[in-house]
Amino acid sequence: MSQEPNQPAVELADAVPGAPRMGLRERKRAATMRRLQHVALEQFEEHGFDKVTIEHVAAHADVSPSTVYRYFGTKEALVLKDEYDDQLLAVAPMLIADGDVFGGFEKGLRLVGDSHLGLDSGLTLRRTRVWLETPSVRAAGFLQADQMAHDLARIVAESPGNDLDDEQALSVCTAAVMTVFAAIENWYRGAGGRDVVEMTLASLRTVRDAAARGASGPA
Amino acid sequence: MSQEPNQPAVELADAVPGAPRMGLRERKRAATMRRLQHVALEQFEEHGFDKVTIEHVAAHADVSPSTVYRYFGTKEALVLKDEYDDQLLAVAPMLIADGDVFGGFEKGLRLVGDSHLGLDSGLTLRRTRVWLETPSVRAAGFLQADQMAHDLARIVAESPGNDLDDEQALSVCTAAVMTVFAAIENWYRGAGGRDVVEMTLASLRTVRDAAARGASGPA
DNA sequence: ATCGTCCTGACAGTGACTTCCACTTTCCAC
DNA sequence: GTGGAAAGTGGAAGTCACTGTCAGGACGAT
Repeated sequence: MSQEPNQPAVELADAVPGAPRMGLRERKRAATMRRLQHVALEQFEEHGFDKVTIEHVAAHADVSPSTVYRYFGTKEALVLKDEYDDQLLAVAPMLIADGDVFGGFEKGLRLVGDSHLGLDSGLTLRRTRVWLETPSVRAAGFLQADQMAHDLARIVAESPGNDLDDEQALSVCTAAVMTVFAAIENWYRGAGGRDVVEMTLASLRTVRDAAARGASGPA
Repeated sequence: MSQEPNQPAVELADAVPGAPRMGLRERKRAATMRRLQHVALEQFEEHGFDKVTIEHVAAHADVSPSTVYRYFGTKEALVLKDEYDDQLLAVAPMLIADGDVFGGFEKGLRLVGDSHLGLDSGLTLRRTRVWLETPSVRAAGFLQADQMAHDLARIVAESPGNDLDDEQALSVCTAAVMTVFAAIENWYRGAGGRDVVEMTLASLRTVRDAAARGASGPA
């Protein structure tokens, strides 16, 4: 609890004209979640994920353990939860319209990645450390990626200019999403020295090229 | 504990001339593990993974809970543990020699898949049900697949006729392994009506074709 | 101010998993 | 065979993630 840089620079409701002003309740909730996640990450980095108990985190954030579970559900979610996935999912439909899943993926990544990952690479790296190196968090991360693959597959399968059925869409989306996972791991192993988005694009291109050997040819 | 069809048709040591005859200790151990896994799966199918406690499984298999943990480490491993992965890993080096990871994957799958999955598809399907539909088991399965991807990536990167570096190898292997995961899910959702190996090969081909659009071209 | 609604903290419980120890079984000379 | 070393087994005690419940307090509309 050394520092509390948790005030958002701009209140969401002030920035988005259409949104109804958040009540005190919602603002408190958002603040508590931010504080919890911040405290938790700090503790995880310092003592290791497994050594830190929920009770510990709760005490440091001045809430009860019950509240932690109400907000995050699992200990792993304290590390994994963010708005990144929803963003990618939101822009997905318009990107895959032409039937090129991998291509749409690259476009979407450029779009979301630049706005999200470019800024706080220091924090992101430390967070990624806990994510990739703690087995239980890593496992939960895969579950999340898996869910994302399923959501994308549904979007792809329902996309008009698309020639993949449900099963094929799942295969392709799983491959693409997990390639991103591998790319992030590569980025992390390189101590975050290079650009995440660029590395992810490179990974996707690598898989494309590797897969192209012996493919039936461009459809 | 309704049935105990757990005697192997042929003792391993009898079938493999080179192997030293297993001592009583090892034979007991193997038998107990088989019994435990059988009982556990039976209980999981009947009552659901989450409703069955380790204590329950241990009691039904006539061992103490301690022994279950000594043998399997986690509850999930009771579902996931098998010799399949090691087999695939064992044949991997000779298949990827030509630098075509996806192609080598298809060959390896045909090799191992036929011998392993062709026979007991009924049991495999019920086991897959627990695997895919229980979140914690599913997560552990991803961790296992992830480990496999890393092992394969190392093999690929060290393979002589290969032009991928460590990072590229990880990306490609992750994509390939997770594609298999998706294929198994597709197979399961189809109630196991079609051939697993064929469906997996089809998935790999689908990913190849999808990836080939916009690829830099066959190397 | 006030009343219904939502949220919080406290409590009690379950069960996975770990660690440790006394006891038994298997193995291996001899 | 037999005795001692090595390995395995069961049991007990403990930690901690996670769940469900419930009374009291804070919030929001009136």
